Amino acid sequence: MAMDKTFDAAEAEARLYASWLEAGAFAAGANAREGAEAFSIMIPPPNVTGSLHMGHAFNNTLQDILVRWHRMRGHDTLWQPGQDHAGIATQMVVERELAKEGGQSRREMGREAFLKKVWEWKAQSGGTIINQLERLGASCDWSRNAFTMSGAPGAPAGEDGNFHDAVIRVFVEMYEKGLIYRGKRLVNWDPHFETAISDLEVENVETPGGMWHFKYPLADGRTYTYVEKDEDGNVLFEEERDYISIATTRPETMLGDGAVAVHPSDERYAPIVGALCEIPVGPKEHRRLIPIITDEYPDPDFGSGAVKITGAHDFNDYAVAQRCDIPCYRLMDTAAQMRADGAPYAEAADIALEVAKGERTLTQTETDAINLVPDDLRGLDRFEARKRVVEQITDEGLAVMVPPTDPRLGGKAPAAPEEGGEPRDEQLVPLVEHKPIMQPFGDRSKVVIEPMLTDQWFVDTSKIVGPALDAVRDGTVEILPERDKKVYFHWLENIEPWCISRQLWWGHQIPVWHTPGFGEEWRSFCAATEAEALEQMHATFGDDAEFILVEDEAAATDMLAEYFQNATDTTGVDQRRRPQAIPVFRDPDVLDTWFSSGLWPIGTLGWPEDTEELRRYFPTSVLITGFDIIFFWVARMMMMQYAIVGERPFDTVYVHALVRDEKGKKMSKSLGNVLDPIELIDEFGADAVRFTLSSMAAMGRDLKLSKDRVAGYRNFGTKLWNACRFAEMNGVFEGHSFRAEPPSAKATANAWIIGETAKVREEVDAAMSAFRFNDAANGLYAFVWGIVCDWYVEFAKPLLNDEATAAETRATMAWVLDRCLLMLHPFMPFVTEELWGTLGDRPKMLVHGDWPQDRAEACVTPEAEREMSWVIALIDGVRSARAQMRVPNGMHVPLLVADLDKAGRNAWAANEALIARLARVESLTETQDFPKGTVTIPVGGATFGMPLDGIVDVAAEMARLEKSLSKLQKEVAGLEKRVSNPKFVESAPDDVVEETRESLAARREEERTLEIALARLREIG
RNA sequence: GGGUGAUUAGCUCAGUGGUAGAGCGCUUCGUUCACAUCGAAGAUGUCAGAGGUUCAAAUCCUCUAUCACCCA
Repeated sequence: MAMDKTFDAAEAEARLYASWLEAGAFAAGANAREGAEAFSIMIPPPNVTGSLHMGHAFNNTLQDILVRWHRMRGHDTLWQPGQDHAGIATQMVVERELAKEGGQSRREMGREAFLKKVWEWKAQSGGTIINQLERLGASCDWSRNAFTMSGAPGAPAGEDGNFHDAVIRVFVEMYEKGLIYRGKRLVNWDPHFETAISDLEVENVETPGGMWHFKYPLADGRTYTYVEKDEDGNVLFEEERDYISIATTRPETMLGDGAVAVHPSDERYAPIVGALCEIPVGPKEHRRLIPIITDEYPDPDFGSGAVKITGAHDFNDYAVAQRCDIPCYRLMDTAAQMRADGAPYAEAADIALEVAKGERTLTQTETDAINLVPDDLRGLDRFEARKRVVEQITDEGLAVMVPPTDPRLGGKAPAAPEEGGEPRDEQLVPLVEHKPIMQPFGDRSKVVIEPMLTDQWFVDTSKIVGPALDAVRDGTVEILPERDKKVYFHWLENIEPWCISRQLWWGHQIPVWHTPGFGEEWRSFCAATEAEALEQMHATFGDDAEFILVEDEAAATDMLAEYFQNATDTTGVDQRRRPQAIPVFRDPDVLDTWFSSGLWPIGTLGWPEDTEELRRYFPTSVLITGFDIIFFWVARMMMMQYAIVGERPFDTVYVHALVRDEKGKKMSKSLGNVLDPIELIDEFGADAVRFTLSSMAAMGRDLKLSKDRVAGYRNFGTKLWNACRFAEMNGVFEGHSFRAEPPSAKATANAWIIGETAKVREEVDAAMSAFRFNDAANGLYAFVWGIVCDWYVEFAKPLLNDEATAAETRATMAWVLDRCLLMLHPFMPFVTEELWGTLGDRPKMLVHGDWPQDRAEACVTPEAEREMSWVIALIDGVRSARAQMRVPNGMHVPLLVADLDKAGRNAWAANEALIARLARVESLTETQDFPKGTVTIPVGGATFGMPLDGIVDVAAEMARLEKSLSKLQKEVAGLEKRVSNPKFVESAPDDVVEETRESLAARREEERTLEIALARLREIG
């Protein structure tokens, strides 16, 4: 059966993948030798909402290459697949679906019904990315596919699994060990999703903004002398002031100011430190007063040097407020609208004033209950509120005013009257600097993040970071490339508490139940199950206590209020005032998705059960991941695995870079420069896409991907296909059976290619061991195309036609091509598997082929190597001379040779047929006298000549030779300089000196040949 | 502001101290029975710049310039 001219990827890929699946070829331990070492990789779980993008394609190609390589080597291999439940992303997608359908919204349908919808959605759409990974050829053990929400309450049949239990168990353990705590802290709040997010989920983007300058009048009409001095203490400026000037990018937060801070060394404000000043906004009759304090935070050289402190809406301010005991007044609700709850402004402002004057202190809860938003601003969006605040202050004349020419205004300064401009308006304008400011955005929602004071759960990362740092420091865990270790260290050495609670519904609900407490706050009970939590409650409240599970905090509060009709503090329950039935509610929050992903290595292997898989495959061998989740995931897996099982999650982390478009831009939907891997696979085949990515995978460098490149590697597949097709047509595989050892070969070309094959096998293994995927891929490319196809197949043609060499050549070619298929299989699994099956009867599929172990030492025949390089040099020389002398392609020419040495004589004799064929030579004649019009071709150990009487252009030939000669002379001069330098001979290693001398000798010989030839041409000319 | 990296052929990039490379593109030639998704031949470099270390530097060190990314 004749093979087609090309490989039909579109037809073959699905068929081949199905046959791998059918054979169970990817199952854990498949193709493992007895007692083989284990090799395991955990897939970085893609979002269940996700679809395959180039980053995934790259990441999973690299994993698949490693996995297939190890599997073929007979290792006990596991590639563990799975998906991440992706809390925010999934909730967002499902909510969007609901909106599209026009039915009930999430809140309308309630938590339980909504979660049911999510599971339905997951069943329907969650498999997308798995199918796409299959298109890529990923050889995951799909029977073990894991999901970070498997086994959660409400999970439908088929979604059972251990992951939920593992997550809950870890939370409880960490809680009991004191590694998890709850507290009111300033967190990044996403007003769109109305949840806290971690600092890693915030993107800081420079956006156009403004810096407003306002006057905060001093209380009671106080004044002071404001003095600006230069570095030498000379007075630059001096005036009497009744205010302190403040710059802010967020005027709407002024309403929640608790103080104004200046640097302790700032002499300008020293006279008024400790005084009260007035927030210049809000109803005039209830202006709030706040103290002027000192703190190290304000930079005296920035703006006015004075900073307003709004502890509840800025991270820096929060730190100052903590240090200086300044109250933090929350101004916004969960949607980042100005609060509309609580008492009217007048009452709230009165309380705040008493606090500022030190006449009253508030608990945190009391502070949080105070709404300092003036009545007219309540319920407004924060950006609308900003506009109003600015207007109100400006109208009242409390904006800092400057001439319109002030450079800080940023606009074009109007031309001065003397330069022909309009006469200057004496009117001053408010000082607003329009300039780019860094703004935090939610990485999912793309809305401006609001720092918000809320109750959240945190992992006390400082307590678990130690082993994660040590393991990398002492080499227990290797991070490649080296550079990323620094990134890892830098982040972990400056680790912040990790906010793990999210105000979402889709996720692992925190296993904590709250009852009324003994003090002000709710009392928390953490346990894996409700029953265990109740046991703990009984232990605390007494066996006779009766608990009633209610929906949420509000329900519990209401219930308590009924018991204590007149109590103002309904949470303040103690033994004496214990109600008949104690309300209990479960913490509504869910855990950060990354908390569950943090357990991926053990969770997917069955932990907390002591499973066989856990014993075999943990710690895992390699983690392959993108640099963008070193913090999100790698560092947290390290911390959590050590905290929970006291063991490293993996031996090696290979961090790869980003796939960009051909211009180096990040691929993004909004830029429209996204290359869809599936479309590329459709067009060029999965093998081409995979090979492209691996050949570009130089460690630590971004990939700039272009379609041309993919097309090039598709052509490579075709080239391989056709080499095999040639072999098949020549009966190379008839009766062939796979052989581990190379066949014995007498013909030099055969002996030579066997050695070359072994050399490349060593190169590939070395490259793979060092995670140098590009070196492995490019080495194979150069070998298969540049050596096997360009030379060996051509050499083989005359050998196959010769009875004497035909049999061994067939055997050799079959062996070499088998080797090519084996070694290329991890990179190009489809075309190689197809060829493997087409070309012969095989005991097993290539996916389980035995990875070669040929050693160059055993396979290389040095004489064959020397002889074939001589032959190649001769053919190259003749071809080059022919092309430059414009000898017609089809013409066979006679060849002359002078001074042919013994090695050359043997080489010619052994390879005459193939030289004649490839160089189009019709005869060889030995002579010392090249006739007029002969082109000279210097080859080591001989001078060849091509008599082209009448054809050759003497001038052209001289030019050709002179060009070679001058290049050669430059090299000779350089080498001579080195060899004649005694210091070089002294200091350089012997083999380098020796090599240099040999090289010099060879070049000198060639130089002489060229000189003689030139001299002869000159005589003629 | 702090950190990390990059700068090599027209383009995209390899190259961990020992004769500057690959792919693509380009030019010329080619319908030889594996392959035109191909073959043969060819052109193209102040290895960003300036100093330094070394027998020897694209490679190591210092500075400068430009760009990119990460963290504030």
